[in-house]
Amino acid sequence: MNSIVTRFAPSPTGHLHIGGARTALFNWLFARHHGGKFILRIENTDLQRSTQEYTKSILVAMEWLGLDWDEGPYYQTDRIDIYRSYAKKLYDTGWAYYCECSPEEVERMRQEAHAAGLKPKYNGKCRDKGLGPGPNRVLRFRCPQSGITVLNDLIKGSIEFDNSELDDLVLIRSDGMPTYNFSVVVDDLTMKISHVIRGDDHINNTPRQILIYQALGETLPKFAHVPMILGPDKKRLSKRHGATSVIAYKEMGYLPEALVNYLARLGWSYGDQEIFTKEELVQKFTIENISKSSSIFDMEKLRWLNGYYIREKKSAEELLPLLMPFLEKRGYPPKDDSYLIKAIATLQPRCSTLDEMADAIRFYMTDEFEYDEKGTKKFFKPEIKPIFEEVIKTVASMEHFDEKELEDFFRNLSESTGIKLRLIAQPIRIALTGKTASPGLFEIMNILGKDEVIKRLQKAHKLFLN
RNA sequence: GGUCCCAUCGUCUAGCGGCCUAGGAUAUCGGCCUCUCACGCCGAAGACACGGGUUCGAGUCCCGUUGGGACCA
Repeated sequence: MNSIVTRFAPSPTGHLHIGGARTALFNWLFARHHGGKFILRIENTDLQRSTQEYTKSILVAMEWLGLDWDEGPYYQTDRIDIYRSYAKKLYDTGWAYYCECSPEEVERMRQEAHAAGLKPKYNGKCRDKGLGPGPNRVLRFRCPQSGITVLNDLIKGSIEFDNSELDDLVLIRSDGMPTYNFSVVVDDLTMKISHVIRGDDHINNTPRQILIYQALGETLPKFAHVPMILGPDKKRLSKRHGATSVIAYKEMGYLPEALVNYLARLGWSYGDQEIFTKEELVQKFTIENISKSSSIFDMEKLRWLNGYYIREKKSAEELLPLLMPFLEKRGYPPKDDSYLIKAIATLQPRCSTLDEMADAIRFYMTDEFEYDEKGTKKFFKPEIKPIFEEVIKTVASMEHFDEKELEDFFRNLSESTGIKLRLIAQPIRIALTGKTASPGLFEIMNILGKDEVIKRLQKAHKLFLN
C-alpha cells in the first residue's frame, strides 16, 4: 500500500467542462499509475450557485469518461463542523482572529490603499483587538507580514511569494461558512491528499494555503499546477467559445475514448505517440511530461481523433448501441440490427461523429429524402435514359444480387456502351441516396436489397427521365 | 494597476548543450487509389518571438525586452 492520493474537486455550478475534465483525468491517471487512490469531492459551499442537477451531471460525465473514484463523492456542506473545528484550532493558537469590519469598510480600506498606491488589502484593523466570536464577525487568518513563502511546484518549479503581498484572508464568513482557501486546505489534509493536481489559475492562492497548513502544523501535499486550456482567441476556454461541457460532446456524438485520448494529449505528451488506450495512458502517464505552457483547444484535431476511433477502434456492432439514441432522435423507422450493422460498416470511414453518422445513414432508413438538385441536373441527361432503363431491367432479373454480380454487370455495361462508369453510376447513386457522394454503389445496393433498389430506381426514372 | 505563470510550424507537440539540414500529429495544398465521397498511401509548404550574454558549440542555460495568459483589485 502506498500513500498516493489525488482528488478532483469540482464546484457544481455548471456542467463538467473540458478543462475540469482534463484536470480530473490527470488526477485519475496519476493515482492509477501509482496504484493510489482517487477521491471525488464536491465543493458546494457556494450555496447560491451550486445545484443538485449540476452535481448529478458532473457525476454522469465522470462515469461516461470512465473516471471512477475510490472515495466520495464528499460534499463540503456535510463537513461544516470539520471546518469550524479547524478554525477554532487556529483561533485558539492565535493564528486567527475575529474581525468586525463591515464589507463596506473593508472595501473602503482597499480603495484608500489603492489610491495611496499601495496593495489593496485589508489593513489589519481588528488584528489586535482580541475580539471573540459574535454576529457579523468573520474569522481572519493572521498572515505573516514578512518573509517569503515558497511553492515547489511539480510542473512549474520553485515559485516564491512575498508574504507582504498577502493580506489577512477570511477563513470563516459571518454566516459561518468557510471560504474556498480554507475549506480546500482542511479537506485536502483531512483526506490525506498527497498530490494536489489542479489548474494553474490556483497558483496565486497556493501561498495562502501553504501558510494555513503551516499554521496548523501540518505537512504540505505536493502541488502540481497544470496550465489552462484556452480558446482559439487565447482566452481562457469558456462558453463563448462554443461547446465546452463534456456532456455537449457526448451529445454531439463524440466517443469517450476519443475525448479522453485528446484531453490526455493536450498539455501532456509521450514522445511522438498520438493514440493511447486508457491502459497505456495509465502506464505511461507522468507529471514530468506535462507541459508548462497553456494550450488551445483544437476542435479539428478532436474531430479527427473521434473519426479515427469510429473507423479504427470500434466495430460496427459496438457502434450500433451508441448510435441508437441518435437514430431515435431523428425518428427513423426501425430496422433490424443486422441491417443497421451492415449500413454502419459502410459509413465508418466517412463519419467523424455519431451525429454525422446518423445523418449519413438516412438513405438506408427511408426513401424520403431530397435529391441533390445540381446532381440531378448534371447526371440525368436524356442520353442516359436507355442505360438507366437497362439497369432497372437487368437488376430486376438478377439471381444473386450480390456485390460481385452487380459490379460485373455495371463494368460490362460501361464497356459495351462505351459510357464511362461514373456517368452510369452517378445517376443511380442519386436515385438510391439522393446525393452525389455515398458509400460504394454496389455495397449500398446489396444492403438496400433488390426490391428497394428497383423501387427507388423507378421513382427516380419517373421524376427525372420523363 | 499589482503579483504570478508562460513562449518551437495556424493548432497539439518532440527536443532535456553537439544526434537539428529542428522530428511527429492535425489542419492546408498537390498526387496516387477510385463508380462518387471518404479512408488509405505518397509528397509539398509551414516554427525555435527579439536582443544580449555563458560556452569550442544554444531551440536547449542566464539576463533583459516584447508578446500572451491567470489571479487579485
